[in-house]
Amino acid sequence: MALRDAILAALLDGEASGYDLAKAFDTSVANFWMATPQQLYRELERMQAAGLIEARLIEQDRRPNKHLFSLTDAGREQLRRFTATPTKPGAIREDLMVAIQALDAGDAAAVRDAVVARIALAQDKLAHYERRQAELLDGRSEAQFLAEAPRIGPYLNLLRGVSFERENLAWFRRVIAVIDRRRAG
Amino acid sequence: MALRDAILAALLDGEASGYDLAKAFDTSVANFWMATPQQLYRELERMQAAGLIEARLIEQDRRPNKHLFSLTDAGREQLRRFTATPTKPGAIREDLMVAIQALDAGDAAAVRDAVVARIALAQDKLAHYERRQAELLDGRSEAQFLAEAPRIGPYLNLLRGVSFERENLAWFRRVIAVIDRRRAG
DNA sequence: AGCCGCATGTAACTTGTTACATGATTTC
DNA sequence: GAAATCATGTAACAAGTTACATGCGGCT
Repeated sequence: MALRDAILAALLDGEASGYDLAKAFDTSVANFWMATPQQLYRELERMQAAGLIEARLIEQDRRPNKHLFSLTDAGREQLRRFTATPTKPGAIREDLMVAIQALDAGDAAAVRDAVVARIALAQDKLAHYERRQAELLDGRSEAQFLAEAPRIGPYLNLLRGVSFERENLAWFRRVIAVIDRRRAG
Repeated sequence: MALRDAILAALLDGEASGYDLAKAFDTSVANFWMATPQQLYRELERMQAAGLIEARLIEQDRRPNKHLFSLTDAGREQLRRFTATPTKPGAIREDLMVAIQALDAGDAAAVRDAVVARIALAQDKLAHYERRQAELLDGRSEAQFLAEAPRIGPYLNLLRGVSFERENLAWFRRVIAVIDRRRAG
Protein backbone atom coordinates (compact mmCIF):
# COMPACT_ATOMS: atom_id res chain seq x y z
CA MET A 1 0.00 0.00 0.00
CA ALA A 2 2.92 2.30 -0.52
CA LEU A 3 1.52 3.54 -3.81
CA ARG A 4 -0.96 5.33 -1.60
CA ASP A 5 1.82 7.00 0.33
CA ALA A 6 3.69 7.85 -2.85
CA ILE A 7 0.59 9.63 -4.14
CA LEU A 8 0.20 11.52 -0.86
CA ALA A 9 3.84 12.55 -1.10
CA ALA A 10 3.36 13.68 -4.69
CA LEU A 11 0.40 15.81 -3.64
CA LEU A 12 2.66 17.76 -1.27
CA ASP A 13 3.64 19.65 -4.42
CA GLY A 14 0.08 20.91 -4.66
CA GLU A 15 -3.24 19.76 -6.08
CA ALA A 16 -3.16 17.61 -9.17
CA SER A 17 -5.45 15.63 -11.45
CA GLY A 18 -5.00 11.93 -12.11
CA TYR A 19 -3.58 12.94 -15.43
CA ASP A 20 -1.07 15.30 -13.80
CA LEU A 21 0.00 12.56 -11.42
CA ALA A 22 0.41 10.10 -14.28
CA LYS A 23 2.87 12.52 -15.85
CA ALA A 24 4.67 13.06 -12.55
CA PHE A 25 4.94 9.33 -11.96
CA ASP A 26 6.40 9.02 -15.40
CA THR A 27 9.15 11.56 -14.83
CA SER A 28 10.11 12.97 -11.45
CA VAL A 29 8.41 10.42 -9.20
CA ALA A 30 9.60 7.58 -11.45
CA ASN A 31 12.90 8.16 -9.73
CA PHE A 32 11.59 6.29 -6.70
CA TRP A 33 8.17 4.91 -7.50
CA MET A 34 6.67 3.59 -10.71
CA ALA A 35 2.96 3.43 -11.43
CA THR A 36 0.76 3.25 -14.49
CA PRO A 37 -2.09 5.71 -15.00
CA GLN A 38 -4.58 2.93 -14.36
CA GLN A 39 -3.12 2.22 -10.96
CA LEU A 40 -3.34 5.90 -10.11
CA TYR A 41 -6.96 6.32 -11.12
CA ARG A 42 -7.98 3.27 -9.13
CA GLU A 43 -6.02 4.32 -6.09
CA LEU A 44 -7.22 7.93 -6.20
CA GLU A 45 -10.80 6.72 -6.08
CA ARG A 46 -10.11 4.63 -3.01
CA MET A 47 -8.17 7.38 -1.32
CA GLN A 48 -10.99 9.80 -1.86
CA ALA A 49 -13.42 7.27 -0.40
CA ALA A 50 -11.09 6.89 2.58
CA GLY A 51 -11.00 10.65 3.06
CA LEU A 52 -7.26 11.00 2.52
CA ILE A 53 -7.71 13.35 -0.41
CA GLU A 54 -10.47 15.58 -1.64
CA ALA A 55 -11.47 16.45 -5.16
CA ARG A 56 -12.36 19.82 -6.61
CA LEU A 57 -14.23 19.62 -9.90
CA ILE A 58 -12.92 22.00 -12.54
CA GLU A 59 -15.41 22.47 -15.32
CA GLN A 60 -13.77 23.26 -18.59
CA ASP A 61 -15.21 24.36 -21.90
CA ARG A 62 -12.88 23.05 -24.51
CA ARG A 63 -11.34 20.26 -22.46
CA PRO A 64 -12.81 17.39 -20.50
CA ASN A 65 -13.66 18.37 -16.94
CA LYS A 66 -11.16 17.35 -14.38
CA HIS A 67 -10.85 16.63 -10.70
CA LEU A 68 -8.04 18.31 -8.85
CA PHE A 69 -7.07 16.27 -5.82
CA SER A 70 -5.49 17.67 -2.72
CA LEU A 71 -4.48 16.35 0.68
CA THR A 72 -6.94 16.41 3.54
CA ASP A 73 -5.83 16.63 7.16
CA ALA A 74 -6.32 12.88 7.37
CA GLY A 75 -4.10 12.48 4.34
CA ARG A 76 -1.35 14.58 5.89
CA GLU A 77 -1.63 12.62 9.08
CA GLN A 78 -1.38 9.31 7.19
CA LEU A 79 1.72 10.57 5.42
CA ARG A 80 3.28 11.59 8.72
CA ARG A 81 2.52 8.14 10.10
CA PHE A 82 4.08 6.57 7.04
CA THR A 83 7.33 8.44 7.52
CA ALA A 84 7.45 7.17 11.11
CA THR A 85 7.03 3.53 10.00
CA PRO A 86 10.10 1.37 9.39
CA THR A 87 10.59 0.93 5.66
CA LYS A 88 11.37 -2.30 3.92
CA PRO A 89 14.20 -2.54 1.41
CA GLY A 90 13.15 -1.53 -2.07
CA ALA A 91 12.43 -3.84 -4.95
CA ILE A 92 14.32 -3.83 -8.18
CA ARG A 93 13.03 -5.55 -11.27
CA GLU A 94 15.20 -4.95 -14.26
CA ASP A 95 14.66 -6.92 -17.47
CA LEU A 96 17.91 -5.72 -18.96
CA MET A 97 19.94 -7.18 -16.12
CA VAL A 98 18.19 -10.50 -16.52
CA ALA A 99 19.20 -10.44 -20.17
CA ILE A 100 22.77 -9.62 -19.21
CA GLN A 101 22.83 -12.45 -16.69
CA ALA A 102 21.92 -14.72 -19.60
CA LEU A 103 24.22 -12.94 -22.02
CA ASP A 104 26.54 -15.87 -22.57
CA ALA A 105 23.70 -18.26 -23.36
CA GLY A 106 21.71 -15.75 -25.38
CA ASP A 107 21.84 -13.38 -28.29
CA ALA A 108 24.74 -11.09 -27.39
CA ALA A 109 24.22 -8.80 -30.38
CA ALA A 110 20.60 -8.19 -29.42
CA VAL A 111 21.52 -7.51 -25.80
CA ARG A 112 24.15 -5.08 -27.01
CA ASP A 113 21.48 -3.25 -29.01
CA ALA A 114 19.22 -3.10 -25.99
CA VAL A 115 22.02 -1.56 -23.94
CA VAL A 116 22.68 1.03 -26.64
CA ALA A 117 18.99 1.95 -26.60
CA ARG A 118 19.11 2.42 -22.84
CA ILE A 119 21.99 4.84 -23.09
CA ALA A 120 19.74 7.31 -24.87
CA LEU A 121 17.00 6.89 -22.25
CA ALA A 122 19.44 7.34 -19.39
CA GLN A 123 20.82 10.50 -20.98
CA ASP A 124 17.30 11.91 -21.31
CA LYS A 125 16.48 11.13 -17.70
CA LEU A 126 19.74 12.57 -16.50
CA ALA A 127 19.16 15.78 -18.45
CA HIS A 128 15.66 15.99 -17.04
CA TYR A 129 16.84 15.55 -13.46
CA GLU A 130 19.59 18.08 -13.90
CA ARG A 131 17.20 20.65 -15.35
CA ARG A 132 14.88 20.07 -12.42
CA GLN A 133 17.79 20.44 -10.02
CA ALA A 134 18.75 23.75 -11.56
CA GLU A 135 15.13 24.90 -11.26
CA LEU A 136 15.06 24.05 -7.58
CA LEU A 137 18.40 25.72 -6.87
CA ASP A 138 17.26 28.76 -8.83
CA GLY A 139 20.70 30.31 -8.91
CA ARG A 140 21.49 29.60 -5.27
CA SER A 141 24.35 27.45 -4.08
CA GLU A 142 23.38 24.06 -2.77
CA ALA A 143 24.33 25.04 0.79
CA GLN A 144 22.09 28.07 0.59
CA PHE A 145 19.24 26.10 -0.89
CA LEU A 146 19.48 23.45 1.82
CA ALA A 147 19.52 26.12 4.49
CA GLU A 148 16.50 28.07 3.34
CA ALA A 149 14.27 25.92 1.12
CA PRO A 150 10.92 24.91 2.62
CA ARG A 151 11.31 21.36 1.33
CA ILE A 152 14.54 19.46 0.95
CA GLY A 153 13.13 15.95 0.42
CA PRO A 154 12.52 16.28 -3.32
CA TYR A 155 16.00 17.71 -3.76
CA LEU A 156 17.60 14.79 -1.93
CA ASN A 157 15.72 12.33 -4.11
CA LEU A 158 16.81 14.21 -7.18
CA LEU A 159 20.42 13.77 -6.11
CA ARG A 160 19.87 10.02 -5.90
CA GLY A 161 18.22 10.01 -9.31
CA VAL A 162 21.13 11.86 -10.85
CA SER A 163 23.73 9.51 -9.40
CA PHE A 164 21.67 6.48 -10.37
CA GLU A 165 21.47 7.53 -14.01
CA ARG A 166 25.13 8.49 -14.09
CA GLU A 167 26.10 5.06 -12.82
CA ASN A 168 23.73 3.47 -15.31
CA LEU A 169 25.42 5.29 -18.15
CA ALA A 170 28.90 4.33 -17.00
CA TRP A 171 27.84 0.72 -16.62
CA PHE A 172 26.08 0.56 -20.00
CA ARG A 173 29.26 1.79 -21.68
CA ARG A 174 31.31 -0.72 -19.80
CA VAL A 175 29.00 -3.55 -20.84
CA ILE A 176 29.25 -2.55 -24.48
CA ALA A 177 33.04 -2.34 -24.30
CA VAL A 178 33.23 -5.79 -22.72
CA ILE A 179 30.88 -7.34 -25.28
CA ASP A 180 32.85 -5.79 -28.12
CA ARG A 181 36.19 -6.94 -26.79
CA ARG A 182 34.81 -10.45 -26.48
CA ARG A 183 33.51 -10.58 -30.01
CA ALA A 184 36.72 -9.16 -31.38
CA GLY A 185 38.87 -11.56 -29.34
CA MET B 1 6.47 -12.83 -17.11
CA ALA B 2 10.07 -11.86 -16.60
CA LEU B 3 10.24 -13.74 -13.32
CA ARG B 4 10.20 -16.79 -15.51
CA ASP B 5 13.18 -15.56 -17.47
CA ALA B 6 14.98 -14.56 -14.29
CA ILE B 7 14.58 -18.12 -13.02
CA LEU B 8 15.86 -19.55 -16.28
CA ALA B 9 18.86 -17.24 -16.07
CA ALA B 10 19.50 -18.30 -12.47
CA LEU B 11 19.44 -21.95 -13.54
CA LEU B 12 22.33 -21.30 -15.91
CA ASP B 13 24.45 -21.63 -12.77
CA GLY B 14 23.35 -25.24 -12.52
CA GLU B 15 20.46 -27.22 -11.09
CA ALA B 16 18.78 -25.86 -7.99
CA SER B 17 15.85 -26.53 -5.69
CA GLY B 18 13.14 -23.97 -5.03
CA TYR B 19 14.81 -23.41 -1.71
CA ASP B 20 18.20 -22.80 -3.35
CA LEU B 21 16.61 -20.34 -5.73
CA ALA B 22 14.89 -18.55 -2.87
CA LYS B 23 18.29 -17.98 -1.30
CA ALA B 24 19.79 -16.88 -4.60
CA PHE B 25 16.93 -14.45 -5.18
CA ASP B 26 17.56 -13.08 -1.73
CA THR B 27 21.25 -12.38 -2.31
CA SER B 28 22.92 -12.42 -5.71
CA VAL B 29 19.87 -12.30 -7.95
CA ALA B 30 18.29 -9.66 -5.68
CA ASN B 31 20.70 -7.36 -7.40
CA PHE B 32 18.43 -7.28 -10.44
CA TRP B 33 15.28 -9.21 -9.62
CA MET B 34 13.33 -9.64 -6.40
CA ALA B 35 11.01 -12.52 -5.71
CA THR B 36 9.58 -14.18 -2.63
CA PRO B 37 9.86 -17.95 -2.12
CA GLN B 38 6.15 -18.30 -2.78
CA GLN B 39 6.47 -16.70 -6.17
CA LEU B 40 9.27 -19.06 -7.02
CA TYR B 41 7.45 -22.22 -6.01
CA ARG B 42 4.42 -21.23 -7.99
CA GLU B 43 6.40 -20.28 -11.04
CA LEU B 44 8.58 -23.38 -10.93
CA GLU B 45 5.47 -25.54 -11.05
CA ARG B 46 4.21 -23.72 -14.11
CA MET B 47 7.56 -23.81 -15.81
CA GLN B 48 7.81 -27.52 -15.28
CA ALA B 49 4.33 -27.97 -16.73
CA ALA B 50 5.41 -25.86 -19.70
CA GLY B 51 8.47 -28.03 -20.22
CA LEU B 52 10.99 -25.24 -19.67
CA ILE B 53 12.62 -26.99 -16.73
CA GLU B 54 12.77 -30.56 -15.50
CA ALA B 55 12.89 -31.86 -11.96
CA ARG B 56 15.06 -34.57 -10.51
CA LEU B 57 13.83 -35.94 -7.20
CA ILE B 58 16.53 -36.30 -4.59
CA GLU B 59 15.42 -38.56 -1.80
CA GLN B 60 17.06 -37.70 1.47
CA ASP B 61 17.07 -39.53 4.76
CA ARG B 62 17.46 -36.90 7.37
CA ARG B 63 16.16 -33.99 5.33
CA PRO B 64 12.96 -33.43 3.41
CA ASN B 65 13.20 -34.70 -0.15
CA LYS B 66 13.86 -32.09 -2.75
CA HIS B 67 13.44 -31.44 -6.43
CA LEU B 68 16.44 -30.20 -8.30
CA PHE B 69 15.38 -28.22 -11.33
CA SER B 70 17.44 -27.78 -14.45
CA LEU B 71 16.95 -26.18 -17.84
CA THR B 72 15.54 -28.19 -20.70
CA ASP B 73 16.35 -27.43 -24.32
CA ALA B 74 13.03 -25.61 -24.53
CA GLY B 75 14.05 -23.58 -21.50
CA ARG B 76 17.37 -22.63 -23.05
CA GLU B 77 15.61 -21.67 -26.25
CA GLN B 78 13.10 -19.52 -24.34
CA LEU B 79 15.97 -17.77 -22.59
CA ARG B 80 17.68 -17.10 -25.89
CA ARG B 81 14.46 -15.66 -27.27
CA PHE B 82 14.14 -13.49 -24.18
CA THR B 83 17.58 -11.98 -24.67
CA ALA B 84 16.61 -11.13 -28.25
CA THR B 85 13.44 -9.30 -27.14
CA PRO B 86 13.52 -5.55 -26.52
CA THR B 87 13.48 -4.89 -22.79
CA LYS B 88 11.37 -2.33 -21.04
CA PRO B 89 12.87 0.06 -18.52
CA GLY B 90 13.04 -1.40 -15.06
CA ALA B 91 10.75 -0.57 -12.17
CA ILE B 92 11.92 0.95 -8.94
CA ARG B 93 9.79 0.91 -5.84
CA GLU B 94 11.55 2.32 -2.87
CA ASP B 95 9.66 3.07 0.33
CA LEU B 96 12.54 4.97 1.82
CA MET B 97 12.59 7.46 -1.03
CA VAL B 98 8.86 8.03 -0.63
CA ALA B 99 9.53 8.81 3.02
CA ILE B 100 12.32 11.19 2.04
CA GLN B 101 10.08 12.89 -0.49
CA ALA B 102 7.71 13.54 2.42
CA LEU B 103 10.51 14.34 4.84
CA ASP B 104 9.55 17.95 5.38
CA ALA B 105 5.93 17.10 6.18
CA GLY B 106 6.78 14.00 8.19
CA ASP B 107 8.75 12.71 11.11
CA ALA B 108 12.33 13.66 10.21
CA ALA B 109 13.87 11.89 13.20
CA ALA B 110 12.18 8.60 12.26
CA VAL B 111 13.28 8.95 8.64
CA ARG B 112 16.82 9.60 9.85
CA ASP B 113 16.69 6.38 11.86
CA ALA B 114 15.46 4.46 8.83
CA VAL B 115 18.36 5.78 6.78
CA VAL B 116 20.84 4.79 9.48
CA ALA B 117 19.39 1.27 9.45
CA ARG B 118 19.83 1.09 5.69
CA ILE B 119 23.49 1.93 5.94
CA ALA B 120 24.14 -1.35 7.71
CA LEU B 121 22.17 -3.29 5.11
CA ALA B 122 23.98 -1.60 2.24
CA GLN B 123 27.34 -2.39 3.82
CA ASP B 124 26.38 -6.05 4.15
CA LYS B 125 25.26 -6.25 0.54
CA LEU B 126 28.36 -4.49 -0.66
CA ALA B 127 30.59 -6.85 1.30
CA HIS B 128 28.67 -9.80 -0.12
CA TYR B 129 29.00 -8.61 -3.70
CA GLU B 130 32.68 -7.91 -3.26
CA ARG B 131 33.32 -11.36 -1.83
CA ARG B 132 31.47 -12.88 -4.75
CA GLN B 133 33.49 -10.78 -7.15
CA ALA B 134 36.74 -11.99 -5.61
CA GLU B 135 35.48 -15.57 -5.92
CA LEU B 136 34.75 -15.12 -9.60
CA LEU B 137 38.08 -13.45 -10.32
CA ASP B 138 39.83 -16.18 -8.36
CA GLY B 139 43.13 -14.34 -8.29
CA ARG B 140 43.04 -13.29 -11.93
CA SER B 141 43.02 -9.71 -13.13
CA GLU B 142 39.71 -8.45 -14.42
CA ALA B 143 41.06 -8.28 -17.98
CA GLN B 144 42.17 -11.87 -17.79
CA PHE B 145 38.86 -13.00 -16.31
CA LEU B 146 36.86 -11.21 -19.01
CA ALA B 147 39.03 -12.78 -21.69
CA GLU B 148 38.80 -16.36 -20.53
CA ALA B 149 35.73 -16.85 -18.33
CA PRO B 150 32.94 -18.94 -19.83
CA ARG B 151 30.32 -16.50 -18.52
CA ILE B 152 30.73 -12.76 -18.14
CA GLY B 153 27.07 -11.82 -17.59
CA PRO B 154 27.00 -12.51 -13.85
CA TYR B 155 30.21 -10.57 -13.41
CA LEU B 156 28.83 -7.54 -15.23
CA ASN B 157 25.73 -7.58 -13.04
CA LEU B 158 27.89 -7.82 -9.99
CA LEU B 159 29.68 -4.66 -11.06
CA ARG B 160 26.35 -2.88 -11.25
CA GLY B 161 25.37 -4.20 -7.85
CA VAL B 162 28.59 -2.95 -6.32
CA SER B 163 28.25 0.53 -7.77
CA PHE B 164 24.58 0.67 -6.78
CA GLU B 165 25.32 -0.10 -3.15
CA ARG B 166 28.28 2.27 -3.08
CA GLU B 167 26.08 5.08 -4.34
CA ASN B 168 23.41 4.14 -1.85
CA LEU B 169 25.89 4.40 1.00
CA ALA B 170 27.19 7.76 -0.18
CA TRP B 171 23.65 9.06 -0.54
CA PHE B 172 22.49 7.76 2.83
CA ARG B 173 25.37 9.56 4.52
CA ARG B 174 24.57 12.70 2.61
CA VAL B 175 20.92 12.54 3.66
CA ILE B 176 21.88 12.16 7.30
CA ALA B 177 24.30 15.07 7.11
CA VAL B 178 21.65 17.30 5.54
CA ILE B 179 19.01 16.35 8.09
CA ASP B 180 21.44 16.99 10.93
CA ARG B 181 22.52 20.36 9.60
CA ARG B 182 18.88 21.34 9.28
CA ARG B 183 17.99 20.39 12.82
CA ALA B 184 21.07 22.12 14.18
CA GLY B 185 20.47 25.28 12.13
C1' DA C 1 14.12 -26.21 26.06
C1' DG C 2 13.95 -23.50 22.20
C1' DC C 3 15.45 -21.68 17.94
C1' DC C 4 17.47 -22.11 13.32
C1' DG C 5 17.97 -24.44 8.91
C1' DC C 6 16.10 -27.46 5.45
C1' DA C 7 12.34 -27.96 2.00
C1' DT C 8 8.00 -27.52 0.58
C1' DG C 9 3.74 -25.85 0.04
C1' DT C 10 -1.73 -23.79 0.53
C1' DA C 11 -5.02 -20.09 0.77
C1' DA C 12 -6.59 -15.60 0.75
C1' DC C 13 -5.73 -11.34 -0.67
C1' DT C 14 -3.74 -7.03 -2.80
C1' DT C 15 -1.29 -4.99 -6.62
C1' DG C 16 0.08 -4.24 -11.07
C1' DT C 17 -0.44 -4.82 -16.23
C1' DT C 18 -2.58 -4.69 -20.80
C1' DA C 19 -5.81 -3.64 -23.99
C1' DC C 20 -9.36 -0.97 -25.11
C1' DA C 21 -12.82 3.08 -25.28
C1' DT C 22 -14.34 8.02 -25.53
C1' DG C 23 -14.28 12.49 -27.73
C1' DA C 24 -12.99 17.18 -28.31
C1' DT C 25 -8.81 20.24 -29.45
C1' DT C 26 -4.49 21.77 -30.79
C1' DT C 27 -0.18 21.08 -33.35
C1' DC C 28 2.55 19.34 -37.41
C1' DG D 1 -5.40 14.97 -42.52
C1' DA D 2 -2.90 12.68 -38.97
C1' DA D 3 -1.05 12.68 -34.66
C1' DA D 4 -0.56 14.26 -30.11
C1' DT D 5 -2.66 16.28 -25.88
C1' DC D 6 -6.20 16.50 -22.44
C1' DA D 7 -8.81 13.63 -19.10
C1' DT D 8 -11.00 9.89 -17.78
C1' DG D 9 -12.17 5.37 -17.22
C1' DT D 10 -13.70 -0.27 -17.74
C1' DA D 11 -12.65 -5.12 -17.89
C1' DA D 12 -9.91 -9.00 -17.76
C1' DC D 13 -5.95 -10.87 -16.40
C1' DA D 14 -1.22 -11.65 -14.33
C1' DA D 15 1.84 -11.06 -10.67
C1' DG D 16 3.14 -10.22 -6.01
C1' DT D 17 2.32 -10.33 -0.83
C1' DT D 18 1.22 -12.18 3.69
C1' DA D 19 0.11 -15.46 6.86
C1' DC D 20 0.17 -19.92 7.98
C1' DA D 21 1.38 -25.06 8.08
C1' DT D 22 4.46 -29.20 8.29
C1' DG D 23 8.14 -31.91 10.48
C1' DC D 24 12.73 -33.46 11.30
C1' DG D 25 17.64 -32.48 12.69
C1' DG D 26 21.20 -29.96 14.60
C1' DC D 27 23.01 -26.32 17.54
C1' DT D 28 23.36 -23.65 21.94
